[in-house]
Amino acid sequence: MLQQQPLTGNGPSNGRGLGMSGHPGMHSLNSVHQPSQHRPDGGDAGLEGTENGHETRRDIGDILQQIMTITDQSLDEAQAKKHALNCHRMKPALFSVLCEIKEKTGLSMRNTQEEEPQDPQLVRLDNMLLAEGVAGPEKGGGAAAAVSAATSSGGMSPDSSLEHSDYKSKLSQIRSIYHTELEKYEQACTEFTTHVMNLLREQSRTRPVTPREIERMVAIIHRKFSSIQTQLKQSTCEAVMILRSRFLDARRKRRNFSKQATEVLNEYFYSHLSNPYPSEEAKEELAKQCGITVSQVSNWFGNKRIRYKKNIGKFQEEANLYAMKTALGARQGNDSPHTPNSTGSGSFSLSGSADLFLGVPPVNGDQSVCPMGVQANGNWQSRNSPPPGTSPHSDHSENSD
DNA sequence: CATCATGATTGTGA
DNA sequence: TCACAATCATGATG
Repeated sequence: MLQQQPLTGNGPSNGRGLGMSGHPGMHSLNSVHQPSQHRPDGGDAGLEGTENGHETRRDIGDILQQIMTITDQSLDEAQAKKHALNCHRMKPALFSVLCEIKEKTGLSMRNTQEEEPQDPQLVRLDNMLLAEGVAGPEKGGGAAAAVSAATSSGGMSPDSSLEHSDYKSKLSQIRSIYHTELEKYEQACTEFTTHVMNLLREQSRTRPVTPREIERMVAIIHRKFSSIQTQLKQSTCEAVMILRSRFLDARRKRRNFSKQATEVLNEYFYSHLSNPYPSEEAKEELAKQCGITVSQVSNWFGNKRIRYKKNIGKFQEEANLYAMKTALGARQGNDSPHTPNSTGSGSFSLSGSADLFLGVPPVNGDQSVCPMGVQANGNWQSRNSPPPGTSPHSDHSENSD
């Protein structure tokens, strides 16, 4: 390619002959019309001798002819010809001219393809991978940071260490794959680069190949490989993103509490029916008992209150059940059969049975038939409410009368 | 697959 | 900031 240009001689000839100082071009080489031109360096032997000028021209023409036709020949033929040309007595001279031409064209090309301002996308990907703990220093900081960021953004207490470790292991999996691939990539890149460089060096014996040209070639190769690298990084980023979203989704996912947990919560709820607003301490205690977070306890109570209020009838049976249970537990003073609650619920324990209504009226789930017992106790729903800011003026007429 | 149950989120008001 | 109310989204069930 590069060497073709001079050979085809398509550049404008200024008829200055071989002159090293002039504007070179094979064309001029082809037609050495003005042997009178003298070369300033005068390094090469007898190209422009006086008496044998004609012979020289024929020599050059001959060489050029051979070069021009070399591509049409078979490989073996070409190899042989190459060798022959290499040994040709005019070779050094021709070679030096070619070198000069290359130097010139190389210079002009250099301006066209200049610097390469680091692909911004690649930079972004790099930063991302670094932030996610995939690219950075081994383990520790990155992944943990990412996880804590994820949890804190969710606004929840970060207690699901199980999911954390899951996330971490998945992340490190991605990480190792990424590094393996990156290594492979780098190895391939180096291999290919050295291969090409060797090739060029080897070729530089038969055709002019400047170091700058090799550099350029290497740059081109690196650019090509860099696009592969970008792809690798991109897909890694995607994998991390997917993992992360899945992780967050998993946190967001609703999973029913254990039976025990709901039992504990319900017990508290129904035994504090008149004021089902557990204090912070009570929430903590409940959370501990249920193996959930305080905010989950809050959620549960929020949901429970609103749903209970909305449809007291529906919850009647449940209310009675828990009332009974609690009462039983309180009365017997020891373990209630299926309420782990009694174990250590000191702060709000069963003693709060003031709220209880033990006269369990047999309600058949009819919403409008609201048992007085519960209603009377559950004054938080309609009357003045103890908790601050609770003014549930809501006339849930569907059950009040 | 439709429906209900239920934990979580969001918007609003005090 | 908390509670409430509405709503979302998923799990369980038939």
